[in-house]
Amino acid sequence: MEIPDPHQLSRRERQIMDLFFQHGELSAQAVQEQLPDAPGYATVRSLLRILEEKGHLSHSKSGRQFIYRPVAGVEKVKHQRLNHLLRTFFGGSISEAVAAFIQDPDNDLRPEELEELDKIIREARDK
Amino acid sequence: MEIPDPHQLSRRERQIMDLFFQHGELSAQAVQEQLPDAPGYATVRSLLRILEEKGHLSHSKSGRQFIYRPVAGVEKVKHQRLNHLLRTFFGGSISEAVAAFIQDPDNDLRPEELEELDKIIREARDK
DNA sequence: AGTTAAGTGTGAAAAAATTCGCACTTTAAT
DNA sequence: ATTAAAGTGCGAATTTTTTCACACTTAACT
Repeated sequence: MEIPDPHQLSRRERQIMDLFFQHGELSAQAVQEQLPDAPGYATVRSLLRILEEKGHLSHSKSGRQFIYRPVAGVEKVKHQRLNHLLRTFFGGSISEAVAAFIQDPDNDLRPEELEELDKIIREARDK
Repeated sequence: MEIPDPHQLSRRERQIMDLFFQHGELSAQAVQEQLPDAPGYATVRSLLRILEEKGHLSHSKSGRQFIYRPVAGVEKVKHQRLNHLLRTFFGGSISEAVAAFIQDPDNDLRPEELEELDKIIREARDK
């Protein structure tokens, strides 16, 4: 199965897929509720159907409604998107991204996060 | 001055803006060359003009051609996009993102990057 | 100053995305 | 086994994006 290129997604498709990456699985209703500038319910269902036709989503039944979930390995998409962001804004460097995050005054970095980071880096070093 | 919302960008507009965030400034020709599934030159110029009308780009002349550059503070967009990615894929956690990056076998992490990370974290801790 | 090559702007066609109305189907509860 | 509520699927209208042809303008070079 081909990996859906996030760059080929339209605006709405991207918004919707991002919801799925964040939450795992969702009903049409849940998607509608969380979509910015939410369109009508019928519209959301159409979009979900289209996304399924294109192979980005699959669904199963739960009671009387459909529950959709992403098809592509989320792990793969994660790495794709992270790498794209790093290339686009941070010259491909993860450390620059971390620096930017830490310096952003809008983020209140919890001390545990720093501990966690430290741990991850130590482990990576020991190889 | 209105602040254009980057999340409202269409597929092509997004692709183009990402090129600008990566490179700073570009001619129409350069944009065309780097655009995936590049359309005709006339098309690229139209898109650039539209992006300028919407307030995302500005241009100046260099010789006989226009050089475009992003208007919005790149820093701001950087933070926005980083935070969106973290929320969407990493539960908002920078350390999870770093872990994912390190574990991605496609990335050959240079040792200097680890040093850099370590330095950044140390500095952040000392506050 | 005239010519030309390289660029730009406009307007409109073609394609794609977005939207929803309405008829059909299914579930759950009488 | 009827009914009503909640869903789904289809098809088509609307809007937006994407595309480019062609006329116009400008800079560089004779």
